[in-house]
Amino acid sequence: MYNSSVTHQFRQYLYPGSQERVAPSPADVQSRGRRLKRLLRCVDGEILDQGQGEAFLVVRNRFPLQHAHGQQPLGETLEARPESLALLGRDERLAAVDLGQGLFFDVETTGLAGGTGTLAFLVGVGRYADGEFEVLQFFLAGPEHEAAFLQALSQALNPQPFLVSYNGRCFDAPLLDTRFILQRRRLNMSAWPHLDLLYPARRLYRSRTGDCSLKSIEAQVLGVRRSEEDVPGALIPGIYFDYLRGGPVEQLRSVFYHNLLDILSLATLAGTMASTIERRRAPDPRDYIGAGAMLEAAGRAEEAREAYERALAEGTHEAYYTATVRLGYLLKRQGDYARAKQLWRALVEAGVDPHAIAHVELAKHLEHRERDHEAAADVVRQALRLPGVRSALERRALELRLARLEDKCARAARKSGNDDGAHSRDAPL
DNA sequence: CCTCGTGATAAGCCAGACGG
DNA sequence: CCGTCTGGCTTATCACGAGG
Repeated sequence: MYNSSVTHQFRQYLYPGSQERVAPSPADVQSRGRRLKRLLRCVDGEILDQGQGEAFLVVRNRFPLQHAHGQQPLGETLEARPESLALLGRDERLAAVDLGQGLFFDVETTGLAGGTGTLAFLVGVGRYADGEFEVLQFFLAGPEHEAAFLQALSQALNPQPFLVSYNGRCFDAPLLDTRFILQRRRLNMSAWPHLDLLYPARRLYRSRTGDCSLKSIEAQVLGVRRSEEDVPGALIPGIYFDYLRGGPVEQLRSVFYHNLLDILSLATLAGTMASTIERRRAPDPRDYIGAGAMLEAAGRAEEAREAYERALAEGTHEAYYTATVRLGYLLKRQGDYARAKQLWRALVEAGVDPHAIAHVELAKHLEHRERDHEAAADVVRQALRLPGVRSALERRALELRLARLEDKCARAARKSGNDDGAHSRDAPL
């Protein structure tokens, strides 16, 4: 029976077969050295360091700024403005840095459990330096070498405490923090300025990508296609345990590749997001809707309007509705009632209003701004005739609104009837 | 002057998503 | 299994205008 628990995996490593040994034998270590040599040969990039007693590995890969990852060259990321980073990361500290100083990082581990039982065995860190993009990968040769491994890693992290990651705020940073604590060291990555791209990815892309795993975003937003060399994240812990138990090192090549591509994706994704926020470019016009929402939330109403208008100008039909609704609400809040009315009217006339939002807003406008209760009631009646799939709740709200409006109309009619005394509503026909 | 319904905005709570 | 954030949903609060 295959048991995937971390404890079980470590036990297999520490006590292979029998219960005798609590640490790898010298023979194991020797063969570990040989296997590390083999690993060196099958991994891409130049070897910078192997540590004392083959404790770890540092591999470097460099990419020119023209290098295209998906649709976008790596260098384009450098155009991102600091204000955009602050908005994406919801952290004002990021307004003082730019992506050229960012440290793009991703950690491969022995599992998902956040506690002390999970080991970080491969850490990739990318940065822009000297007119290129450089990725260093730190590989832990065995659990007993963690102290040396972390020591080497901390040197690479040292000068640039501005992080870019994917879900790293919850996973990678706290995990490394615990690993350092367990080695009687302090890193406190969790406190560093940190642009975690997961959250803005959800706001910008979720409506069209479904889920927001880095894998999906890569494919649907960046247009990256991973070669068959790549390995699904869920298999990574097992591959490392296999290696620790003396299995073939070649499988680790796919893990290095996976980690490297994650880093490249972080870099291009950060740039792509910034360009959408800045309304320079978007892989899909629908992305401007999310950008508008983020700008709106940040109090940048004018820029939000631009973003929505951009979506409307370039968008397809399905994009049209949400963009119009959001823009309509924004215009109303800004006091541009005339323009808002136009938008509601356009949706009503197009018959595109699955939740009757435009109908209700138009009715509110007619009732409260223009005091035209008859016209308002007409719009609500029209909404009730909409064939769309409306919930009973929405239907009930519409009926209540209509009843109230009809009541108002009736009162007004009675009043005017009393005033001029000519004709009475109550008169039999 | 008071009351009531409505609309706009703020505040609190919880499920779900994501990383290997 | 863990840790953090978000959106959707509910509830509270306030201002306003109409009507009694």
